[in-house]
Amino acid sequence: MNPVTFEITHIDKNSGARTGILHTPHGDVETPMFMPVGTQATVKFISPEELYDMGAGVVLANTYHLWLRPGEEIVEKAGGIQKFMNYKGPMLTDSGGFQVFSLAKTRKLTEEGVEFRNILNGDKMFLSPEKSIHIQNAIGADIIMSLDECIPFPASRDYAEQSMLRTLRWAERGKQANLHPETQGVFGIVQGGDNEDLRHYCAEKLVEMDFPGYAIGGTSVGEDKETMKRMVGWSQEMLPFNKPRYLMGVGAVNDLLEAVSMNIDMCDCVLPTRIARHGTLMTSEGRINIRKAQYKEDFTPLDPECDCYTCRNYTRAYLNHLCRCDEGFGTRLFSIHNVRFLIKLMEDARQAIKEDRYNEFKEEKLHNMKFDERGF
RNA sequence: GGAGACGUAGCAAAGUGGCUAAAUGCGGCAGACUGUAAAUCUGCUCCCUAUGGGUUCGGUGGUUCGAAACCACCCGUCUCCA
Repeated sequence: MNPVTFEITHIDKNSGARTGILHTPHGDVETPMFMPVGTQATVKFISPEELYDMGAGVVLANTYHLWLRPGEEIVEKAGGIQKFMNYKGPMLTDSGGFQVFSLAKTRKLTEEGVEFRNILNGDKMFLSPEKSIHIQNAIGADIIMSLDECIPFPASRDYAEQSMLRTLRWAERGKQANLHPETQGVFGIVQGGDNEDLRHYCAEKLVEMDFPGYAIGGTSVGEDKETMKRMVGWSQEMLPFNKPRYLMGVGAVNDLLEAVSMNIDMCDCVLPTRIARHGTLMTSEGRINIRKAQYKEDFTPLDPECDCYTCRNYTRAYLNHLCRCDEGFGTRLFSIHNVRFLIKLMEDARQAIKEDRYNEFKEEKLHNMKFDERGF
């Protein structure tokens, strides 16, 4: 029995966008959804209980970081990641594939795997596709990711091809290595850079391996919106309609709205939490930087349309003050807001899909948030 | 009353003859951030008609080719002793 399954609950008659339910050992969650990222077993400044209560659904953690500290065996002894951090809902761990990209200066790639430097003490650390899965087995998330290489943009076609073929071989190795196939589902990751045939080929081969879900990787690494849209489009064309599709690393509002149009079911991103720490807040009228002088005497709620704790209780003037004072409570309030904002955006998107008005919903949001015509 | 120290841009603080419109930090202004080595990073922050010009380092006067820097006096601040 597959631990992670998916059922489609509605297809928008006009846009073709879909809603669904992702079934996991830690509960069911509705899609399309946004998944907050808690790299070090914490979504920075937000408690796991708060995340659950704000409807976070799936929360991410990271293989590389937990491997280095505290070590996956500690998480395992704690009874798994959910018990370790006291999160009740489903979780997903990224494989370390993004660190192949983000820590590129200090790692070496071979067919066998990735030699990383421990960013904490400089030690050499070797991560193979099997090792990544075994670490994730110990961490114990519901959904675990196959080790891939997230390549930069731009990349040569030749490099994208070699890398993608290796990612495919790693996917096969990782899938075979899963020690907990009854409780943890492995997702394969489509790579191939900005190349239609490579994206198609990669997706087809992954589908032959038969994963419970498929991710699209290698996006939001500096490419323009049109390129991202192309890469996502090519990647998902070959994926089975009834399996969940996870677009990795996407979290800008316009990107999410476009992704939903393209039948993406899951997205994750550090963007809402990172920019929150820097004072940038997502609102129904677009992004604002709460530190700006114009909010000093603005005694209105941050976003009157938002139902989050921050918007229900505090004014822009107060948030402006906390930001200028660099107070941790402000950072908390900003993080809570941005995460809830994206979760609610997806809740609203689901409602619109169920009422067959997703196209109108999307256009209205893009217009209100002042995104230009190019959108995605 | 006596002795000493000091006054530099919004604030703090370097600089003691030319490389100084003046380090650095804070504050202020603007921007970036997309599977987190990020509570981070990048610009700008004396004035202007601006790849140039103008006026600055408590005040005034002086020394010098040249002064924030050296000298004199004045104003002010602080510390210690009475």
